[in-house]
Order: sequence, then structure tokens, then C-alpha cells
Amino acid sequence: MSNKKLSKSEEDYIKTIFNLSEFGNKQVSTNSISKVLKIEPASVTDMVKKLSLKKLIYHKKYKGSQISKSGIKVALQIIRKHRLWEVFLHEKLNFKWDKIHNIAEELEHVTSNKLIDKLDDYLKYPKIDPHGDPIPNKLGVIESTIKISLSDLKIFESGIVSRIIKEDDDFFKLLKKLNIQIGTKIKVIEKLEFDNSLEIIIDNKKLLISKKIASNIKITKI
Amino acid sequence: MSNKKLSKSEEDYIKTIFNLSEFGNKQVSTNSISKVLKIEPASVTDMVKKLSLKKLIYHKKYKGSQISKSGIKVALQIIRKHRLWEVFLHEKLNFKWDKIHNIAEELEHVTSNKLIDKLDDYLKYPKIDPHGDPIPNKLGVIESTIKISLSDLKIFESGIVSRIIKEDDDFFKLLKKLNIQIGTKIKVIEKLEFDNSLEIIIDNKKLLISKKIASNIKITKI
DNA sequence: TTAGTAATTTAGGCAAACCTAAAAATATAA
DNA sequence: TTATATTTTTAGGTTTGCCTAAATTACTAA
Repeated sequence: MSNKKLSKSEEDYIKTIFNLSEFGNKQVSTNSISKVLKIEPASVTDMVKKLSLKKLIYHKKYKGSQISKSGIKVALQIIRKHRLWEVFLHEKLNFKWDKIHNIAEELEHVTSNKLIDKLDDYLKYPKIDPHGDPIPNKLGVIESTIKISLSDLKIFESGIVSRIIKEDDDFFKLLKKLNIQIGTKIKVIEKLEFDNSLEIIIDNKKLLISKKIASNIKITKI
Repeated sequence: MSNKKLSKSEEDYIKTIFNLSEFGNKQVSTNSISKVLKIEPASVTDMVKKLSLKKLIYHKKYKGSQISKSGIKVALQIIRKHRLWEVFLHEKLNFKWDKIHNIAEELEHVTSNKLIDKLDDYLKYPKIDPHGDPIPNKLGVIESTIKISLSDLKIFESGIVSRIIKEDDDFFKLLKKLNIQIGTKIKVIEKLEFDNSLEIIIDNKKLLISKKIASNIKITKI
């Protein structure tokens, strides 16, 4: 099909529309795109028309945009690149969590597919990025793992930390002190009625965390 | 000084002008830039004016362009990025010599300085890229090593292979068969009068190579 | 030294991706 | 159900980086 190389701008729009659409199901308003990309609504209208001509989205005047099948395909490849670079920056170059996003934002537009496949191989085919977001494979397939909030885990259930909701430096520091990070195994052994805080086990050590902390941590049940 | 971020195009021009100028000494013609970048001379004139306003080059109508001190600084940083990425692609991702250039051409425009410094660290501060070209350090300093042709090495002198002149697949294959690559230590033990071929030692093994081969290999004397 | 050729610049245009201001469509609330 | 507010689009501009065609300057060889 229409395999002409997209511009950086076009890629940014597609990614944004995909992200706002919740896996392609929702209509996306011109204004919401405008806000995310910090581009005036009038300009968004221009681009949205262009992407519509390329069949990457469906657009009806005044009604919003919906990403198409081929648009989703494109978006997943961009997301794949972004997240693989994030893994590289974090694991190999020792960048902190919160510093990698902007750099990956640039690297994701580097075009070579060969590059991304070799990078994937070099990183040993990671399934999640340093934020805990899943990485689509070469074919765009995301291995679906169901994530629930740590606060929703029942007593004696275990899980692997797979996402931190609150992206905030203080919260990151707190988690570091508690030895909690992406990949950490956690078992819930008690839920206190008094204040809903949780007693959990990490590395054979018991500790107590508040309901608020727990609800900002997503885990994959094991 | 004028530290506003340069566009990809501007960077490409600066790099080209630097490369054509032989370390900033020579005037560079509009036509030569045009040929390298495959952009019409008229367009080159436009850009050259712009870069001149930014004091990255000096330009006199009809007389050619000369890169300025600050232009050289910029060029060296781009070259640094390019060559570090080449090392990464070659050493870490196992790309072949001849495949890395185009990808590095894209990666060199990624802006983060922090990224390039961390990459440098990760690669253990390499001094030369996979083609044998020297890598400027953070300050733009190139550790100058004098390279001579292997065919100019005298009897009983030794050197490290630092550059392959002929960039040609067949020649690469030949070198591979001879166990010669960037970094290989070579000692000359005989120069045959008959056909000017050289007897050399690599890894304690003697072998004979033609004058033509030798003159396509640059080495650093040790 | 001058006529022809080559290199370079000027002039005018175009596409991409933005912008502002104003008009049109839609949503909301009295 | 209007009047008002909000959202979206249209219309017309700007900048960047390219283009072609034509004019100008520089070079070269008779």
C-alpha cells in the first residue's frame, strides 16, 4: 500500500491521534490534538486533512478524527521505536527514567528498520520499556498482559510492578527508598482496615505502604 | 555566542563545507557544495548567505566560502556525533562497515549533548571510527596521529592499520582474508625489488602483499 | 584582449508546516 | 428554543529550503 515515507510531523500527529484514541476506538477531537502537540487548531485541521487523504485516519468535518487500520500500524511502529530507544537509553547509557522521553522522541523518527531490528536484538527483545509500557514487536503485536492497580491485589496474591502512574520526582524518590521499581516482585500479605494501607513483601522483607502509594502502582498478576 | 539550534540542513551544509575545506584552510566553491549535497547551486547560494549571516562561514560574492572558527566548532561536534554513532552501529549492533554511514547520517542530527557524552562513555571513548577516521573529543579536539601509507613504511618499522582508502566490497573481502582490519598491527620485514611487494608480519605470521594493496592501507606508525 | 564558457547569483515560484483572524458549525445553558 | 459559548474550519500569511530560468561575474584560450 501507500508506503511513502512520512515526515516527522506526520508521524507525530499519527502517534498523538493513536494515543488519544485508546487503541483506535475513540474519535479524537481537533482541539485535543492541538493541546498535546501545542499546535494551533487551524494547523491541526490542515494536517488532519492531509492524513485523511493518505488514508491514515478518517476525518469528517467538525466531527473529529479516527485512526485507520494502516494508521494504527504506523503508530505502533513509531511507538516500538520510541520504547526500544528508551530501553537503550536507560539500560545501556544509564539515563534516569525521567530523562529518556525527550531524547527517544527524537530517535523514534530515525528511519532505518534494520537499525531498529538490530537494536531490538541487541537489547534482547524487551517486552516493556523503563516506564513499564509494552513494546510492540516487529509486526506491531503487543503482548497483552493485564495490569491492575497494586491496591486492587487481594491478600496473598503476587505481581510484578509494571507501571508507575504518578510521574513525579518525589514519588520516584519515595519508590526508590522502598526498593520498588519496574520489575519488582510484590506480594500482599495484609490489608489494614484502619486506613486501607497494605502490608507487602519485597525481597523477603515486609513493609507497609499507604493506599495512595499502592494505587499509583500498576502490576501484572503472577 | 550565537547558540541557536541549527536545522538539519544547516548542519549538513556546515559539515560539507568543513569537509571540503581541508580543516578550514581552503575556500570552498558553491559548485562543490552543490555537488556533494546534490542541491542546485542557486539553493546553495541562499544557504551560504544565511550561514554567513550567522557567522558560521565567510562568504564573498562569486568568490566562494570559508568556514569560520565557530563553524569549525560546530562541524567538529557533528563529526563527533557521526563517528561515535558509527562505532556504536558497528561494535554493538554488528552492522557491517559499509552499511553504517547512512544511518549515522541521520543519527548525527539528534540534538542531546548529554546523549552523545553518555554514548561516548558507553563506547569507552573510542579514538577512531570503524573507517579509521579520528573522533573529536567533547571539546572538538582531534588527537592527531600521523598516518602514512603502508607502502611508505620502511623495513622493520611497524604500524597500526587506521584507514582503508579503497572503499570497495571486493577489497574489503580481500583484506578480511588477509586478516587485515582497522586496528591490526603490521610489521614490514622486506620490500621486494622485483615488483615492490611487501613482506609483512601479522600475528606472528608472514605474508606477502602487493604494492597496490599496501598503498590502499593507511597506518599509524608505532 | 576579447569572445566564449563556466560558475555564481538574482528573481520569482512552490510545498510543507506552521500562524492569526474571521466565519461557520456545533454544543450548552437559560 | 434561542442566545451564547465553544469548537472547528476557511482564508490568507509567513518561514524554510528547495526549484528553474535568466542575469551577472569570473575564467580561459585564441
